[in-house]
Amino acid sequence: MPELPEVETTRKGITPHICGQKLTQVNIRQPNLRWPVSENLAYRLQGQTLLNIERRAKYLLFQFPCGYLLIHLGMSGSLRIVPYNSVIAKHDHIDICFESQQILRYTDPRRFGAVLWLGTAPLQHKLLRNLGPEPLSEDFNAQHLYQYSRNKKQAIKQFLMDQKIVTGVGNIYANEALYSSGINPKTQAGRIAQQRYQKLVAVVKQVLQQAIAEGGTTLRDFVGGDGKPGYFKQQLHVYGRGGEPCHGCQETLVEIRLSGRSSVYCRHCQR
DNA sequence: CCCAAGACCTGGCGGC
DNA sequence: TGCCGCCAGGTCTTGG
Repeated sequence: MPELPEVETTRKGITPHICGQKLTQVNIRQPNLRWPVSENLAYRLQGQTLLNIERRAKYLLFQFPCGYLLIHLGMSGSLRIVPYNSVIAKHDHIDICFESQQILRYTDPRRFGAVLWLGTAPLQHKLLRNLGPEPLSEDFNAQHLYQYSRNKKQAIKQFLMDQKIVTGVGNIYANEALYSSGINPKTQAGRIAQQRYQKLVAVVKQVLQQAIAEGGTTLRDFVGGDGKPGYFKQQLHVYGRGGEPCHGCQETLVEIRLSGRSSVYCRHCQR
């Protein structure tokens, strides 16, 4: 489900409700996520104060005095703040309860997400060690993309979605960024000039920032920590619009598959 | 090493 | 209405 803007929206939504609060209990109703959820979480975290919630790529890192808890939302995961007496629905797999009578509730129908204890050196963990730069940082720039793309035959769309190259960009925003920068998603990454990467970098940053400002993209059921949907869907130019007219030239948008992911683009505007 | 396909899951939708 | 196949915001693992 969530790409960087949705994860960031979630982080912003839940932070004011639970940061600084003492954790009282962890209830694991369904431990079978992407990897089994440790049964010891409650024992480890009971009485610990949640110090901060950070984001790296699409991962959320919950900082406690004794270490970090990692949460990834996979394709269909979400985190919400609910009151103690809240009814438990199907797929509400984990509750993290706080002294303030509030619960951080992890819901995930497809169970592709992850809840993992990382200890005190989170960035050394296998999942975080080899990630590329944050897209909204200065380390993500045209030179970086140009340099890493040389001799790559991979399509630019897959290159852009490779978290080792740059983090946070998933299928929606890759489609959108390539449209707005006028690049055909099938173009080999290694054949794109530095100047075009300049444009692509600027557009990626802009699209992600706008999406964050709108609270992310809600396609079916994404909600931020406060339960509200994201409104960026109204600004999508190509994602989910195969067969419909291009917003720029009115030509029919084409839908193809690249590495199993649906890719929509305009033959006229993207070359 | 590089890249594509497969795997992991559930649910919603369109077609018959 | 009911069943079937296909599709979905991610990413690790496998195999060519």
